[in-house]
Amino acid sequence: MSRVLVVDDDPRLLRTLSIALRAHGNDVVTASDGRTAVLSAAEDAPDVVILDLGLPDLDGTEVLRRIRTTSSVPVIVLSARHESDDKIEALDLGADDYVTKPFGVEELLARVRAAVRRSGEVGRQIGTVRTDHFTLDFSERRATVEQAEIRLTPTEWRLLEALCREPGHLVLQQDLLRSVWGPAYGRESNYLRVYANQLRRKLEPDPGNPRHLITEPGLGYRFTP
Amino acid sequence: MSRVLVVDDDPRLLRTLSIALRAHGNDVVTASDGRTAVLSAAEDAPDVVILDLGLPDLDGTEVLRRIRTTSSVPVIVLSARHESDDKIEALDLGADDYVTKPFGVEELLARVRAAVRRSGEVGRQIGTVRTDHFTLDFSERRATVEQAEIRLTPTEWRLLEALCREPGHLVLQQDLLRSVWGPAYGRESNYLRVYANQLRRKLEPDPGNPRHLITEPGLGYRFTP
DNA sequence: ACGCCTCTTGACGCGTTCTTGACGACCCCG
DNA sequence: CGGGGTCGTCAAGAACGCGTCAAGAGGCGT
Repeated sequence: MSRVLVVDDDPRLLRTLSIALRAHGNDVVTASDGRTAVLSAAEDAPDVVILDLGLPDLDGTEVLRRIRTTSSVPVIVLSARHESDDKIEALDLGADDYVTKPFGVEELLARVRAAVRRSGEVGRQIGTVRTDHFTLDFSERRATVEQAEIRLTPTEWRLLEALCREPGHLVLQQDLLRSVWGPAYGRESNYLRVYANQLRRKLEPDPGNPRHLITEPGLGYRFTP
Repeated sequence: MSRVLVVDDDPRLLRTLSIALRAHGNDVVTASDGRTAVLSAAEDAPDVVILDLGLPDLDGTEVLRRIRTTSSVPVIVLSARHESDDKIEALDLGADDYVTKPFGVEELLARVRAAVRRSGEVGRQIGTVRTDHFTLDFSERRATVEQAEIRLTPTEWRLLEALCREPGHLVLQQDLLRSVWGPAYGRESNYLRVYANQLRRKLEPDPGNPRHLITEPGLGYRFTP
């Protein structure tokens, strides 16, 4: 189903994860040092990478950075430390998820599935979204409110696209930031607040009481037609 | 529906793509080295080629060049590298699209569809386009503004043609550059700005406030009669 | 060889868009 | 009732894309 590259210098963990991943129908390739990992990420075209930060040869974040120079594959970072310095740095460099050791195999599998699902959704086309108040035509990049055409900026379109990919579903801040501003913007900023605000002013009948672009505090936003 | 030539030296990828493409109603032929690819492109008359740059026998760009000597079939290039050197070179040589590994199969299918659609549109005849202010007769290469005949340069005609093929639709800068200046001009330049400007001065009632040739910032232009 | 037309290319100003920081309102929790 | 956190709002400066101009190169016919 998906090809997973697992990078860790502990053979036991490598073995455990390989078995679990294969049992769930994945194709697994492994690497036990940074250099091999970078090469494999480039050449084996994995759908997702599980990367332990504590490698013998290269600093974990350095591995991540190098992978990022050749690929936009989703990376799930493992770390033994609770210290969040690494975490922040990893997310800055474009890690997609972060798991602290010790972790349950089931949890990791779930995160792998989530990462694959997300990356599959990127790039999928959306047609037209209609509400009683406005219409969004993504392929033509046209938006009308009460039959009158309005202009949206490129970033506004990208945000709407990320939201409308799953209409009615909650989309996490993290995912929104990534798909609109790129993998390096995985954490807090007020981009979302500013642009959500702008979209509401342009699209909502009553921007003060949004009915379509709903905030889920602490989590993200939800778009309901 | 469409015949697709897939060129890759990785049998797994070849297999995956073949299955996916066939599942979507395409006819698939494959090649696993450069020489075979060039021959197949010439003899099997594919509607689109998916070409991996990392081939064992020939440099990928060399394959592309040779294909281009015998055919103008759209080529979608695959590469493991994110480094844009290859990308720029490939686009210069006339690749139509560029996908970095790893990629989602859905994304690639979408790009195949887009390439086929685009190439189907090129060469289609357009008759006459009329607005209340001017008339464009493409088959006769005649343009009149307020009943008075005016002259348009060849490049201006080609640009208008690319725009009028789908009246009212957004046409991406990338597509405009390719169909007017050729496949090697797939990226940034100010050709479009200069010529859009010139066309507006010749055709629009009020060139400062264009009503027919509309800019979509960051994306392209739209022609509305 | 000359002049004209077209295409190419760089430079510049302008308006729009993006980014960033600040601040107040609100909510949850202690 | 107070504190911490999150959200919405605003505004200013930076960055970006577009329109505009003009000079020069190249092609073509005369």
